[in-house]
Amino acid sequence: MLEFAILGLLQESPMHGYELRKELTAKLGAIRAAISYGSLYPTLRRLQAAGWITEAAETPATAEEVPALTSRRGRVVYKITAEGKERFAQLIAQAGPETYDDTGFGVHFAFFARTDQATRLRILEGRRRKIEERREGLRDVLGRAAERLDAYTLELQRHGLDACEREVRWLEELIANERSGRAPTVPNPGAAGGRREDNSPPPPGETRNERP
Amino acid sequence: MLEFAILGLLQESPMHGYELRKELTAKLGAIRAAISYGSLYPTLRRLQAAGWITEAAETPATAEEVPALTSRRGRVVYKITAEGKERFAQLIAQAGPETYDDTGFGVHFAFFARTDQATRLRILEGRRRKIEERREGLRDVLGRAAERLDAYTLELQRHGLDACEREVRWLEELIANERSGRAPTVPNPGAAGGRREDNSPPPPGETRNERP
DNA sequence: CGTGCGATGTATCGGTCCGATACATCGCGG
DNA sequence: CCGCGATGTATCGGACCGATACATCGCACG
Repeated sequence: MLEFAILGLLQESPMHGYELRKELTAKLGAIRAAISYGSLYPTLRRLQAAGWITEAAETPATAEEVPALTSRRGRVVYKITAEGKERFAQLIAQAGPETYDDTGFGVHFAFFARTDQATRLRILEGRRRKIEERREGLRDVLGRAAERLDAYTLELQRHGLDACEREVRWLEELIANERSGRAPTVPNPGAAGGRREDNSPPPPGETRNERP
Repeated sequence: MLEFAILGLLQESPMHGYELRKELTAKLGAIRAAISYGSLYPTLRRLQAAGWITEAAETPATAEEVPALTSRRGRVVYKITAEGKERFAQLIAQAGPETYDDTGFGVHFAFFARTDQATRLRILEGRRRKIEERREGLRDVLGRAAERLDAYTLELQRHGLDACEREVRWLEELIANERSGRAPTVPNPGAAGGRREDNSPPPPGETRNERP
């Protein structure tokens, strides 16, 4: 999961570890607390060993002649390689069952802008199926085994069931939206509605290697 | 976390591993998928080594004279010890910050029937604070950094923000409920509303070691 | 009658990720 | 001038997962 997220983020721009963590936290804030350095740094090492990222030189643009002053040692900047981009595309393509658990789905969803529509649809439907199963399990417990459980546990199940139903509805909207048309957000005029991304970094690509 | 849940469950009745996993899955179904045996068995070993649980004899009640037929080898039944109960009480008492993350809170909540009211309140408020912080973080991102993120990521944040707001409201109700009166469920006439648990296993205790 | 399959049941191994901890530098306010 | 919070890199032990292996039981189907 972390591997996927790092490769995804580094495609927008090269970064060093600390920065990476901040961006990761901002992008995935909705689904997980914060990436630990205890996972981040070893993973960076692993990705580098695999040849998917490389260390890049500091201060690439505006190469002024201010070299020796406060030499800025430390600050290892990482950059994704061509193999890394391939790896990322491959990880997107093989959306297995682990893609549908809470964390896995969230991370994949966060990079939907780099995922082709067919895969987006596949992931959304896989996730929906998984949540529907969880929902049925909770309904079973609340129905059949309700007497065996204390009131607090039942309340917890109810709250969980509610969250499941809500997520299924959310997914339904996203799926419908995805099928007809391409707008990412649900029809919600007012906030940041139909605006496309107007930022510079990558010419996104949107559809990657789709067959006609 | 697993340690806590196992000690909590074994207080209701002795069980073997497989059964334990099923009960765990039923009780915690709302918050996590299913406990892996890769965590369960090592943890059982650890708890046994610490003296908090022991192996118990098979078929304790209804000791018929059907011994040698299908000897039922395997099936290690575990039973909590007095030290184990102390340990559980101690784990409840020291509700630290890790008690407020998603999993930790859920597990603690599932055993609120064995937790005194003061601690219940403390945990609920700690959780609320944590969720409020997450909510503020998401609002910040959706407000200030919205242009930097693509529409899918924003949609994810919106969904997460919605879940936060909903959970805060849920916690508010539970806290209010906890403060005045003792009913575990929110005032919801209709389903399994005011019914107390009417089952046999443990004479619950409800308030454990509360000081007047 | 047998046989095969799904549920029950115990167990290990490698790998991912977390939480605590350590340490060093930079800029700024008191 | 000094301390403190933000920035920044790094390691270690431990918790938990997913895959895998293996053995038994009951029963349905041929």
